[in-house]
Amino acid sequence: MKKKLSIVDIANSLNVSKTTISFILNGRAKEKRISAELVERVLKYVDEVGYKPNSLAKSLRTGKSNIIGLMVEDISNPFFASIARLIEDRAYKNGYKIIYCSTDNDTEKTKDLISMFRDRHVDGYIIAPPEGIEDDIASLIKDGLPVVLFDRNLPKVETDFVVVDNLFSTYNATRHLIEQGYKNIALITFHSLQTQMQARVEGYAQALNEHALTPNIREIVFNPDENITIQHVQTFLNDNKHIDAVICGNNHVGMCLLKAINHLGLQVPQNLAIICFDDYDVFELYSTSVTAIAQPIEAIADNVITVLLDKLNTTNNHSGYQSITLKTELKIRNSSKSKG
Amino acid sequence: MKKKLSIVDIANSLNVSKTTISFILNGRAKEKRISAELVERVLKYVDEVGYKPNSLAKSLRTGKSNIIGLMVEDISNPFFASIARLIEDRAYKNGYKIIYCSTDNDTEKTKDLISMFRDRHVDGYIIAPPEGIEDDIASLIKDGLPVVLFDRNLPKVETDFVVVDNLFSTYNATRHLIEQGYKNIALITFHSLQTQMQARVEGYAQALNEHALTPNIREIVFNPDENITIQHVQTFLNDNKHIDAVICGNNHVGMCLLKAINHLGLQVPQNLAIICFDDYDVFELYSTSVTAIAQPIEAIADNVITVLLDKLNTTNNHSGYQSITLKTELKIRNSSKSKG
DNA sequence: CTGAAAGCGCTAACAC
DNA sequence: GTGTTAGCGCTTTCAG
Repeated sequence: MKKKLSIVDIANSLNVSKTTISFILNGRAKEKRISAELVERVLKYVDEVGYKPNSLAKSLRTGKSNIIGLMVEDISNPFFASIARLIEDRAYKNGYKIIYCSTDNDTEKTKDLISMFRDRHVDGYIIAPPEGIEDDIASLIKDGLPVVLFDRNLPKVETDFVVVDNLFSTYNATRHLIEQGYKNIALITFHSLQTQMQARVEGYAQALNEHALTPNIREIVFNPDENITIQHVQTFLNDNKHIDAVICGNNHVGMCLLKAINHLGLQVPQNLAIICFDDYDVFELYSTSVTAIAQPIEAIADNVITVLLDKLNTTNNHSGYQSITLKTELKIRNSSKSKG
Repeated sequence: MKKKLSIVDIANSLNVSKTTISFILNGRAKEKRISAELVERVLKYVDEVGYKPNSLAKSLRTGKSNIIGLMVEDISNPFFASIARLIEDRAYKNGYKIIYCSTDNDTEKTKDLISMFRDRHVDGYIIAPPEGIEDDIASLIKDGLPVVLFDRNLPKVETDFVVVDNLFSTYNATRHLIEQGYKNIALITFHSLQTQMQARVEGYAQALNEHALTPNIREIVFNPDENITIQHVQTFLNDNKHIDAVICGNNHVGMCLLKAINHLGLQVPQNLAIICFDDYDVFELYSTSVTAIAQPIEAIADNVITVLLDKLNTTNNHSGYQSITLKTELKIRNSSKSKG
């Protein structure tokens, strides 16, 4: 195991003080008016021997870790995976590393995770928060840690967040179905008190109300076993044969609906029109391509990281918070084709 | 910004030496024969004030970070995302956090990333290595850092790895197609010199050779823009109308093939039978369900993390390396139905 | 059983 | 311009 060299080693080798080395390495040579000649000599040597400052020691000293904590609901969900990917790229480009974890929307797990991140002295937090986590987030903010929420926000906590216009999205999608001649439109989603889901339900309900149609909402309790969800969906479909269209609250439910439809041998859209929140490869390739509410993944990731980097780079703790709401796009495909 | 308390603070509050606190907190009370009464008092107080040792300082001192570096090809690829998810779970349960990154199979980027991880003193590495990274990996190993490779291995570097039986998988899939009556079977994949891809090509070729059939291999240079790949696939299909079956080298190519087939309006399997390496939600739901070579995701993740934790917990640096090869499962669906 | 003290490698006042 | 030095918060040896 090769002994790692420290700043002292290289200071000795060069017969220079370690302070000088430190200044040079931190780009403060000008400021400290260190001779260009020395600077070059040091830089050259450092490069030669491949010296790397120990960032742990640096962090301990400066209190900065250059790590961003990213908490998504589930990294294996393509929506979150794509966002994570984009955030990762921009973070790395700006000298930050990402520690991530999946919360499973589990409040206790998330509390633990936040505590671990804190403990690790991460510089900033990007969180898709589960329910009931308000106090922990508020505590982070109170202690001056930059936090950016996304996908959903916490109305009781004042902080930056990036979300999409969920209410309008489902409102718009529902209207589209109505215009296509569907009258018995159901909404299937996971039960959730989170803002994004509440807004989606609300948008759906508003559109129906405007047309004097009756909402039919099935909220399924989330279960990690997909088959359970599929079963719930099938039962719902069987018990509500009059339904002629379904909107799904997210991509997971959407996938389960498609599988349920396959099992039941239904024709889309003849027997059932469908629209899903979140776009997904599958939807484009499904036997009847599926109309989807596509979230602007790149824009979400971009805004999230921009806001966070911004907070990280400025000392102004109280310049107010940014709430960013992005538009979605209704990608109309065959699964919502006119009834006639 | 609440001042974090340090071990000194709590030592003072309790009128005990910080050494004692340290021992108690590290579960060495017994060993040091500290009175049960004191232990309890300390633990109670620590819990009360919510003291958390500063893990940075701890790491600096002990040289351990309790962080595992995970390098996948692309976290937004469902294969890698799923594995990452499972690894993450087990790692957290064992007190390790994960820092991850996507290599894009880019050698230079990966070198940088490894250097960053090293710098961060991660305790162990889990890597799906790109080509040309042998020296860097070897250097990690030489310095006593535990490294587990997965998905592919580096023949020139002796270390632990977990892969699947790629050669047999495509051999078997190809034979299946032959048995179903297909004679002009092509293989489409990304160009790669990595072991997993070479083995997949080899398995395909062997099966064809055994039946005196001619291999027809199209290796596409990877391009992040999916449309380019789709275009390549379409062109290939157009230029080779005699082909009656295609095997795809991975899920990405598989997705592109499906999209190309949709554009061209081909019937599966009447015009073209298909089998894809990697299983994927889409394949099950595609208008003609797609036969796939399913990798044992859980088993891969499980073996990877088990091997790594094992190395992390034992000091024996040279107990030999483990090479684990897991079986895949050929999920026969409709896209490879008999030609007749 | 407990305490003093020496660092881990780095930064940044503060001297010179 | 450069060197001295005091920590950041923790672990651990060595004495009592």
